[in-house]
Parts: sequence; structure tokens; C-alpha cells
Amino acid sequence: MSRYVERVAAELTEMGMQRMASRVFACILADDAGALTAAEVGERLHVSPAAVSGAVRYLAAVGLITREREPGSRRERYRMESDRWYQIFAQREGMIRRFEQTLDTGVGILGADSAAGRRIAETTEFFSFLREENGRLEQRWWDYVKRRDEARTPGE
Amino acid sequence: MSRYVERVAAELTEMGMQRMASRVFACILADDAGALTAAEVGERLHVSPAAVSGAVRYLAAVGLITREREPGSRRERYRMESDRWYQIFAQREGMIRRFEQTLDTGVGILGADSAAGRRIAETTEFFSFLREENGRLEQRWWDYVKRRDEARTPGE
DNA sequence: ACGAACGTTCACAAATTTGTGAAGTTAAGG
DNA sequence: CCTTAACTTCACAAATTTGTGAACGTTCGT
Repeated sequence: MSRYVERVAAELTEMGMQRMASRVFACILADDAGALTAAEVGERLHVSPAAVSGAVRYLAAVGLITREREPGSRRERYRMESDRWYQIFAQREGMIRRFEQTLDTGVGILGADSAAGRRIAETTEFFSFLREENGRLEQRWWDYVKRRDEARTPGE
Repeated sequence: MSRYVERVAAELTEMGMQRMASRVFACILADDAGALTAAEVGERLHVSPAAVSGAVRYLAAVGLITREREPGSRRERYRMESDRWYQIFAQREGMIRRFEQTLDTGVGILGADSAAGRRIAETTEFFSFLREENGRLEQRWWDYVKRRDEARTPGE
């Protein structure tokens, strides 16, 4: 079970997520309530509160978990909601846009008529395509979710 | 110019590519011929042949560059072709599939009727969606390329 | 076959990243 | 207000990743 968490975490790490963030996330993902306090996470992973703090900051910034205060306590709960994956699209959008812009300056530097300039322009074109399709994809995801949810509550 | 290469490389690195691989790739990308020998790369980046070798192995494995022998010499040329970006789709497909499978074992471990099990099932669903759409995307890219190329050679 | 030009591999060193402990900050509860 | 619980921050240590130099194949030209 703890092994499962580590396996999932390892793969998230391979996909580019920071190691600790992956572990914390996997931990919450596999928790029944889908929400844990920093202490609970630390206990399950055998890591210091400091490590959890850092990971949680990252995960919250990326929008994969939300922080919520437990009223009447200074504890905080970190919650994942399974519908938050769409954040990935937003992430990607920004990443691609930045890359496109950086790439594009090269056309100016190398000259639009040089072979290198043309190659870079083509590359930019690909990423531009990717970015537009990314938006389309997000839309398709929402449609998918909508259809799915309608199918699940046929009576309402 | 060399600064441009480094900027592009830095961003590729942020996107998850190994640092040296990013630099080598950016270097070739910005080269007029779109192809360099190991020595040339080493010289431009001020790195040892060993470093180039490692980076090149990775890039070739991922399919972003091809190696070609210069006939009549023991030199090798590493070439990027600007139409190779589609390799990204294949990469992603494999990554997602692996993750899906790993995730899915969790449903068995936690029970399909548990809250955690359901959450994981939903997560798997998202990635499954992503994988299918990834395939569709690749198709769309080819269509896009085809239309573009037809538009460019109207007479033929 | 031999020598030289290239690329590769491997053990090790440098650099970077990551996690820890301790001190600091904030807010609840008396 | 003062205490204490919970999280955060920061300097530093541990661990990991990354790049180097040297020794090792390979292949071409003679």
C-alpha cells in the first residue's frame, strides 16, 4: 500500500514532478478522504514537516491541491479533488507559450531567410499548433465530463 | 547567439529534458546545416566529447536527432529534421500508458468501492482520455502538415 | 597490418538538488 | 497576554545528478 504510493510517486517524478511533491501528491491521492494534514503526510512518508511544507507549496501553486483550514484548529488540510486535472492544460499552455516566444526571437537573430531561421520558424509552428490544440483538448475534456455526469444521473 | 542557444536550452530543460541534451539539441537547432559533428558541438558549448556523447545517445533514443556517417571519414553527424517533433506524441503515449497501468493497480488494492478507489478510477479515466486524444492529435498534426505542404507547392 | 582520428565508456569529481533540524512566525485557547 | 500547536523558513548536510579525463574500442587511410 505504501509501496503503491511510492510507485505512483516514482512515475510522477519521471514525468517531471519534483520528487517530494510526487510523494505527497500520491499520498493524498490514495487517502480515503482525499485530504491529509501536514503531520499525517509526514508520518506516512517518514519525512520532516519542512519537506512536506515545500512540496505542498509547489502542489498548491500548480493547482493540484487546495489548502483548507480546519475551523477551530491551526491545522491545515491539503485536499485533492479528482476534477482538478484540467489544471494540466493551463500549465502546458503557459509552458508552450513561453517556449514559442523564446524560439521566435531566434528567427530575428539568425535571419528569416537562413536555413536555421526557417527551421526555427517551422519548430515554432509546431508548438503553436500544440498550444492551440491544447485549448481544444481542454474543451473536449469538459464536454466529456459533462456527458459522463449526465449519463450518471439520468433521473435528474 | 550562443546566448540564444542557452536560452532555448534552459527552457527545454525546464520542460523536463536533461540539461546537456537540451544544450546539444538547441545547438543543432540553431545551426544552419541543422547537423553537427560531436567535435563541433563540443567546441560550441565548451564541453567534453564525453558529455556530447551522452547527450547524443539520449536524443537519438528519443528520436529527436538522427546519426549519420560522413562517408570517407569516421566522423558522425547529428542531424535534426524539423519534421521530427511528432516523436513527442509517441513519447507521451508511452508515458501515459505506463502511468495508467500503475494507477490502475491501486483500484484493486484500495477496493473499487472505497472513496480512494473511486478517486483513482477517475484519475485513470482522465489519463485514458489524454492518451486517446494524444493519438487524435498526432493525426491532426499530419493533416495540418499535409495541408500546409499542399498550399506551398500549388503547381505540383 | 599499423597509425591516427573519432567516438564511447567508466570511475571519479564537481555541481546541483533535495531533505533536515533548529529557529521563527502566526493564530488558537486559556 | 502568555502558552502552545501548527506551519514556514533558512543554513547546512546528504544524496543525487551531471560533466570530466583517461583509457578503450572502431574504422578509415595508408
